[in-house]
Order: sequence, then C-alpha cells, then structure tokens
Amino acid sequence: MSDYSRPKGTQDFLPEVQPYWEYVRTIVADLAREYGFERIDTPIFETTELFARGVGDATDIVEKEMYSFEDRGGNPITLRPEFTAGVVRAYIENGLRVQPKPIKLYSIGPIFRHEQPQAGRFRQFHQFNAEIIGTPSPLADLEIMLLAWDLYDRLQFRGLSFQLNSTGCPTCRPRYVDALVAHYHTHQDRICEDCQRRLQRNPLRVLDCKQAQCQPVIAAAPKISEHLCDDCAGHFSELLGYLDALGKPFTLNHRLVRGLDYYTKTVFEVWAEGIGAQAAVCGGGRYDGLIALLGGPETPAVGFAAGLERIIMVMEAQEVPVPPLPTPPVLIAHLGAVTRLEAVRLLAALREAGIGVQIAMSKSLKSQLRQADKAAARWVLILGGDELARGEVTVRDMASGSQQTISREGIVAWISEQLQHPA
RNA sequence: GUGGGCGUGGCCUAAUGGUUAAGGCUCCUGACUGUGACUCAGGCAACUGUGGGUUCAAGUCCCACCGUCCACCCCA
Repeated sequence: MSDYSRPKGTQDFLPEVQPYWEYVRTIVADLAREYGFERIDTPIFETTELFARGVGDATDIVEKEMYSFEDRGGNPITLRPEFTAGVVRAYIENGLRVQPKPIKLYSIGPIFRHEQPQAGRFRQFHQFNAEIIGTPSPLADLEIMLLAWDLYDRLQFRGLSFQLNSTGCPTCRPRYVDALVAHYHTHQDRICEDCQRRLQRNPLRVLDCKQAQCQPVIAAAPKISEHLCDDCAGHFSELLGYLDALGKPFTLNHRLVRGLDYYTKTVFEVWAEGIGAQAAVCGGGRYDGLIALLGGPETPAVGFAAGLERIIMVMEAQEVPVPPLPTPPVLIAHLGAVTRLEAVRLLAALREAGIGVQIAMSKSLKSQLRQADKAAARWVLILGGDELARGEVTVRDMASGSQQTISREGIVAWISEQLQHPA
C-alpha cells in the first residue's frame, strides 16, 4: 500500500467507468447545442470575494464549505463551489452585454465543496451548468426547465419529480419574510434549535426543516405564493401556463427555498431515487439581482446545474445501458528481431490510412494474442519470418479464429475495405 | 463539525487467543522454441490501516488516532 491516498471526498475515475462519463458528457453537450447554448469555460478557482458576495455570506456554502486558501502572492483564492458566480463574472468582465440578448451559456467541469462525504456527496464533483442571461421573460425559465427535462428524458430516467416554487423578489420577499417570522414567533417554544437559529440568520430556511416537531408549524406557515407582488405572480403564472400547455408534470413545493442567496422568482429542483439520502439531481432558478450585485448592469438571468455523479449513480441504479468506448480494431504481432522493423513500418502505414492500430510488445505470440484478446482487437496481423520472406502478412480474425494470407502491399487497403463494409 | 458501521495481498473472502496468515479473482510464465478466450501446472503479491496496551502468546481482546462507508446539517 502506498503512503499516499487521495484526498477525502475525491475520486479516481478508472478506465472502466469512463464509458458512463463519456456518454453523459456527450448527451449533455449535444443537448445544450441543440438548444442554442454556447460553451463557456471559466477558471476552476476565482477570488474568494467573488463567491462570498455572489453566493451570499449567510449560505452554508460560504460559511463552511469553501475550499479557500492564499496563493503565493497572498491573494485569497477559492476553488469554485458552483458555476454561476464565475460565469457572471466572465459575462461582466468580457463585456458580453454587447452581444445580442439573451446569451445562452453552458459549462461542464469540476466543483469543490468541503463537506463530509457520504452517498452521492463528494468534495470534488462535477456539474453541467446552463445560464440564460439578459432577459426577464418566463420563456427563459421555461427553456432552462425544458433543458433539464430533456436531459433526463434522453438518459431514459424514470420516476423523477420536478419541484417548483417562486421565492419572490426584493419587493415582495421581505414582506413575506416578515409574515413568516411573525408566524414563527407565535410558536417560538415549539420549534427546534436549528430553526431558532435559522430565524435569525436566514428565515426562509425554516421551511425545509425536517424535524418532526417543526412540521405542524411549517404546515400552518404562510405561503410565499400568496404574498407575491403582481410582477412575480404574473411571471410565475405565465411559466406555469407554459408547463401546463406542454403537459409537463411538476409539484408545486412551497417549502422549496434553495440554499443560495441570489435566487429571485423561479426556483426548482429535480429529485430522483437511488443516491442514498440525497434527492436532488439538479437545481436552479432565476437570479435577477446577481449581475448588478457583482458590478455589472442590471441584468435578469436564469440558470440551473445538474450533478453528474448523481446522474451516473441513478443510471447505475436504473441500469441504463451505455455504449462501449471504441478500441483500435487492429493489433500487429511480430516474431523475432528482424520482423519488428517491418512491423513498425506496417504500424505507421496503417495509421497514415487512419486505421486504429496498436503494436504488441511482448515476446511470445501467445502473449501477443492474449493482449489482442484483452484489447478486443478484431484482427491480428501476424508478421513472422515466413511472412516477411514472402512479402505477406497473416490476418487472424479474432472472433472466428480463422486466418488468411494477404500481401504486404495490399494489407492496408484490405483493412480499409473491411472497415468500410462491415460484414 | 456531530453520530453509527467497517478496516486481512490490486479486488473479494477465510483463519476456537497458539507453528512460516489460507483460498478465489486479476496479472505473469509454462503445457509443440508461430497462435487468444476453456482446461491443467507453476509463479508474483500482505510485516493483517497506524500507534500504544493486556497476555507466555494478538489478525483475533482493550484504548487512541487515521481512513472509509452511511446518516445529521445542507445540498449536486
């Protein structure tokens, strides 16, 4: 055993799991492009201040989950705990507001949160993220939700639940929070300790408390949907109208508040089973105030992020089939020092013709064929003393075990022919 | 941060407190010095997570630490 082990909450993605990742990344990227999203890649680390401001001081992420450190110049750095703040920073910094609005951007990459690992929770994990920046239209909310919908649809997921709510805006939310706090004050003695604390710091969070004693208080609490201002209520009902028209099933969840400060109006999550105690496979919503908060012009936006590990865990649980990764169809076997030179020439010639090929590296033909078997090669080209003398190669079909002799000059064309016209 | 379960070769698993810790998988070699998958025969590979303690004797009992898994908080 090595003296070194991977940091807590991180993973080694061995070749055997790569088909899942390749499949998911491909589906996600194809889908995003079909929807008209363009890819943007931002740094995996940013200045700490960006996340502290953007995500919000009172959030769990900023309070206890960030990977923060000082670089050699003494600058406060944080490994990104989510995508949106970095994407918005890039939008402002690169002057993307001069582009036609809205701009639709997606990203795929690693995310870092210093949490205690458990089923479906890692310190380094991966997200697919999509944002529509520059429009207040509920159509943008709809597009983001449809993208999430189609993503899971294309992955053949079953039994998902779409949770939806509106958290209002700076006009109506404070009024609602006041009403909520007032309600809780009349039941102060009946709620759990955590909720006592939430009431001080982040009152909306009392709504997703799971303590039994708090449930009656939550059930009797005022609902934000009944406190929305005209603008927010209109926005929400327009979105619901689109979803109804499309027959998309969703659950209105008054208790869905989400952990980030920047959300306004629409918030949603998608829940799935099969990832331990974790339910959410994706979450998102509208954040009309964030861009101005980070120093940009007043710009409405909406987005979501999906956790790729959780997607893959559900795929495994539901036994969603994934295509195998392609391997080189040809392997060159050789016998003896003199044949090796010709084997290397043949290797180069095949590659020049665009044919996937590798060369055996062990001595005995037996072990070379074993290697071909493990590598799932379709053909082994055997170059021995006899073949070399006659200017030929022996072609072994690994599936059938049958062999034939082809001239050295004609072998590249023969393989190309076979590959173009599969039997 | 808090709580619980579990730590034996790369992986899976065995070993009434008692010799040089056993087996399977994988990998390598060989069974016609030119033929894979099956079979057979060999071989590589573990100071039993780490450090203490109890004992004549510890993989086995006790303690601590570390790691891991699961759960809480919260989320992807």
